[in-house]
Amino acid sequence: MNDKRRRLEDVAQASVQRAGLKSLSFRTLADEIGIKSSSVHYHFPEKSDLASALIQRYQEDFREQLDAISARRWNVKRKLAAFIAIFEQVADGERVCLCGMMAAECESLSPDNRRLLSGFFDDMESWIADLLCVNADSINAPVSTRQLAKVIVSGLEGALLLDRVAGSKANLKAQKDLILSLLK
Amino acid sequence: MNDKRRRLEDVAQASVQRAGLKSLSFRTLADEIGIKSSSVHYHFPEKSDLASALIQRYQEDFREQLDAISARRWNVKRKLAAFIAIFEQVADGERVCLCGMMAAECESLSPDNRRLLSGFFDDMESWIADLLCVNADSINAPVSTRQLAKVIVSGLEGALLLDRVAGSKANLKAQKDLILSLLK
DNA sequence: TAATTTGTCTATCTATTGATAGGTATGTTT
DNA sequence: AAACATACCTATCAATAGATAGACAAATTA
Repeated sequence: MNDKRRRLEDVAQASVQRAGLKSLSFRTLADEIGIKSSSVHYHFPEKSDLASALIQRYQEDFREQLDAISARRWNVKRKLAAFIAIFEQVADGERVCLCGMMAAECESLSPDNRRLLSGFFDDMESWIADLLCVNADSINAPVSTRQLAKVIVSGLEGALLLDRVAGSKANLKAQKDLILSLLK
Repeated sequence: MNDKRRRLEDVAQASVQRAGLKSLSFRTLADEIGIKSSSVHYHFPEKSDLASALIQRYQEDFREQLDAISARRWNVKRKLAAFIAIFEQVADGERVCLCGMMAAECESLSPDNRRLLSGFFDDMESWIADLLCVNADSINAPVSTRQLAKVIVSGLEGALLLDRVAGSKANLKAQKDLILSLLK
């Protein structure tokens, strides 16, 4: 069954979003879905293979959500709010972004996975930049759409991390308020 | 010698800022300064004691830099730029903020250390909020000084993490440009 | 001088980790 | 029917982790 593999990824993703990749052990992961650690190695020979799968899967999920927003006949500001809502959902689940977490663990990632990670942020940034440049003249800030996209992405990622420490959602809310205020 | 203890903290801090607390082992740490791991336990009985010491030390260092900026007879914008420059220095050393890194590892921290961490960000945020509210009417954004302070802190922390993945300083620069543009 | 504290050592324990070798049952393909 | 692939298993390895006990020398204090 390919179902087990997906369950493995589900549990692994939740674990990484909570405690990071370093804290995820093949045994704990196996226990949680009722198989043996060697069986996890069957699906993901090395830990880096599991990490790759998680990043790509997360990116595809994210991409689908972005496409869904793109398909809406909303104005830029509303689409941006919908984008931020993705992060709010993550915060509601008391998680952080999978890639935000892995960004912190960047040092111990394989070069391949570092590239995948970098690609995730680039993608997200490009989507926002494309969205913003539709009517770039309605932005209340003297920065390029690309720069603003970077500010939004890193701001939201940082807010998720800091809010979890404080046990609040104040950072995310502040980011949201400010970002939306930059659009007329 | 109390010098060894400080050398321990120096090396440990650098290690955490590079790879995180989880990746720091007592043995590796001991090796780097030429003692045995049991001697590290003499200074810091448990790993959480080392973590506490690192957070507090980092906060004190930070506080000193903030005080130095406060003492200057500069306008708000220039002081804010000086604040951001602290983060730029961290980025130049190819590090991330010690507390930003630990924020990602929040799940595996003791309640005490989570409180210390939370206090660090509160402090930083308060310093900015105090700075901004000196002339709050010169802020180009419809958000409170407290909120703006949150945006700045989480934005800079996130930028450090994401820039390290991309191997650039573009996120930090974007944050800087935007933040400074919010002040008249 | 005697007693104590400080800072290090050797040696070791237990737990956990990622990973591998090789076996087995089920199902699919040739 | 024979060969193979899939997906699990048992058993085990070597490495690494945090932590502790107890010995020792040097420095400090009584």
